[in-house]
Amino acid sequence: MKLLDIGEVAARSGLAPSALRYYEEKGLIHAVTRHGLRRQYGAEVLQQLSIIALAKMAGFPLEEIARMFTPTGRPDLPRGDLHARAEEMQAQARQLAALADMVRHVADCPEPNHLDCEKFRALLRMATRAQQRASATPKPPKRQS
Amino acid sequence: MKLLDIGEVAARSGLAPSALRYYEEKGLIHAVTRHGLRRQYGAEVLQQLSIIALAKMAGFPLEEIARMFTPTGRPDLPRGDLHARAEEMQAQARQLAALADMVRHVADCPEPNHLDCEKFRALLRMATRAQQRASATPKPPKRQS
DNA sequence: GTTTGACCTCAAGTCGACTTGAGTTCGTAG
DNA sequence: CTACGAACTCAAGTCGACTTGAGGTCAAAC
Repeated sequence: MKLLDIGEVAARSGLAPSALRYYEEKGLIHAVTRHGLRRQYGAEVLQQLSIIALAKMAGFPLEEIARMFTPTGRPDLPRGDLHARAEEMQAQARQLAALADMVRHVADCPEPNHLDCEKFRALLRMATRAQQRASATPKPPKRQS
Repeated sequence: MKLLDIGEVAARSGLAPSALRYYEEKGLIHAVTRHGLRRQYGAEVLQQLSIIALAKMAGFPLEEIARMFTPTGRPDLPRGDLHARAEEMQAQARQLAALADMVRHVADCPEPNHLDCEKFRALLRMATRAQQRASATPKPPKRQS
């Protein structure tokens, strides 16, 4: 089995060596051995890093990603959590798109002073309500492992 | 003109008093006067805070939001920046929705071991490429003021 | 045999948006 | 008149995901 040293893994994965050491410290990846002081990684680490990249894109924190692998490094994805996260992402995507439309309207509004635009004022009321709701829920709804 | 003290503003806006002081420190809002040591805010601060909330939702950093007001506190929104931000938000929303679909697929995949699923492997290749592109562009594309 | 360059460890720093804590000052209700 | 409670200032802490820097190790190329 071919072993990769950290620079090689960094180059292939697009991550910095310091990031790889950090992931190791957090238990996301493991070197199979050392050559002197140097970490030697097995080829499977690249696949693990892809999964990690994907999970990061999906917004999972590293701590949670660490639990997506068995102690032997095999991926073991929490389907329930993924499903929940997918729903959240979709909701967030919708919100973001809606907000983008509003911002676009504000940008394109011909009124020299935005406060003279009724839609803008309605938007502000919405923003205030959103803020109040956010502060009323200091705890983000959490996924269970 | 009725003056509001910080607790009143906090209650109406849904922000903590400490956040309001922080905003003041960063130049986003200003108390019109002091009553002893206590800040006294004019009613217009509530509207300013709505605008700030909106801009935060749209992803603008506070530093940039600070420049969205004239020295007198009147909103003066950078239409060009808003337009650019709206495009970015829309793009991000699309990406997020696409990613949500992929995550949902992974969650629903019947294959006991995800690595046996061809779609999943394709997804991993995509994740790697995305990671590499991200590292190739350490500087985020920036808006000019 | 020595230099080089990649790697190592460990502690500390960074960023943004606040929060927290300690110690202090006031206006107002009783 | 005094006690209460709401505000005040300023420094330091928090969170997550890394990066940076100082000082040390070591295998391989010359």
